[in-house]
Amino acid sequence: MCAKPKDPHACEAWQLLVQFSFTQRASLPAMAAELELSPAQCHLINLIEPDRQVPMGQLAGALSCDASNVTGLVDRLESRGLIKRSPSAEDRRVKVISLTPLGATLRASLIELMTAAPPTLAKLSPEDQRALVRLLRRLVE
Amino acid sequence: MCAKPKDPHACEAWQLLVQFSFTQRASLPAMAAELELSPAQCHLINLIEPDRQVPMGQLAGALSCDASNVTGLVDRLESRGLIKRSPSAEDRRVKVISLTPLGATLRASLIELMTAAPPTLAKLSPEDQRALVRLLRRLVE
DNA sequence: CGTATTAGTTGATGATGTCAACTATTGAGG
DNA sequence: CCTCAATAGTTGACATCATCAACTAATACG
Repeated sequence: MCAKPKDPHACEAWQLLVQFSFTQRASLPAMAAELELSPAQCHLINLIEPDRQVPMGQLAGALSCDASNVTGLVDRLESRGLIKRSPSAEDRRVKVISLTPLGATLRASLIELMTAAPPTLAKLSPEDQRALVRLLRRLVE
Repeated sequence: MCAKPKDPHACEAWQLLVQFSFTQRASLPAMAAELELSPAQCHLINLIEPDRQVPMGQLAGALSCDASNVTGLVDRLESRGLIKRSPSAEDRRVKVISLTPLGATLRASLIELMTAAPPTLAKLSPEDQRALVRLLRRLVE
């Protein structure tokens, strides 16, 4: 089932992670709906840290999607007053996106919603949780 | 940032998992495109094990989406000969979905693509990989 | 300069997703 | 048995997501 039979542990770990993200994928729409956002909008908002300016092209890169798609996403979020389009100082072709105060508060609630209430994690003992954190941290960084 | 300041480890682990699934979400479309599937179609195919019959309503539940959405997804996959709609024996209202032989091979390649090549996992030592597997297994089950 | 490249937008098109209305079937009570 | 509510799935209308091709404006380089 796995391409590299050499390290079955890496394989199985990866499968489990993928399986987890599928479950997550299924639960995201409902979570997003509470904030009147779509999953894609969640993802985009999540990428813009408060008081940061992100060029649209960079957003397209992070979302692995076409630039024209970002245009539409930004259009809708901007029309709701959550983000702001500004011309870049260095390069007049690029437009940088930043959160409005309203957007920043929404992003905070979003992150809280997404990361709160991990019921399944209660299954693990505190030591196991620490171990998991340590391992995941090295994967993500 | 987290709702339960009591167990910061669970919190952080959850955040890392969520972050992971966001990255995964971004990389899924490209992976799916190799098989000429959309992310949603991948998710659906993934849910149907070979030689199993799954009622459409159950699929809607697992995808956390409206039943009418499943109708469209199934329509497209069925028209490509990947899955099959059959009436249920017990309840003539329900239709059960199963993989065609073609769909089963596609599902196998999909799973191979999704679970293969975990480059980031090479960062972990074999013992750490084993530990990660042990922890994730208990979370997912 | 002139020409190629890059960032973003626009328009066309297909896929995803929701909702409301509909059909067919099941199941429970009278 | 008959009615009536609940359920499974489909349909149609509509907004969003996502891609592609064509376009504009600005930059970069030869």
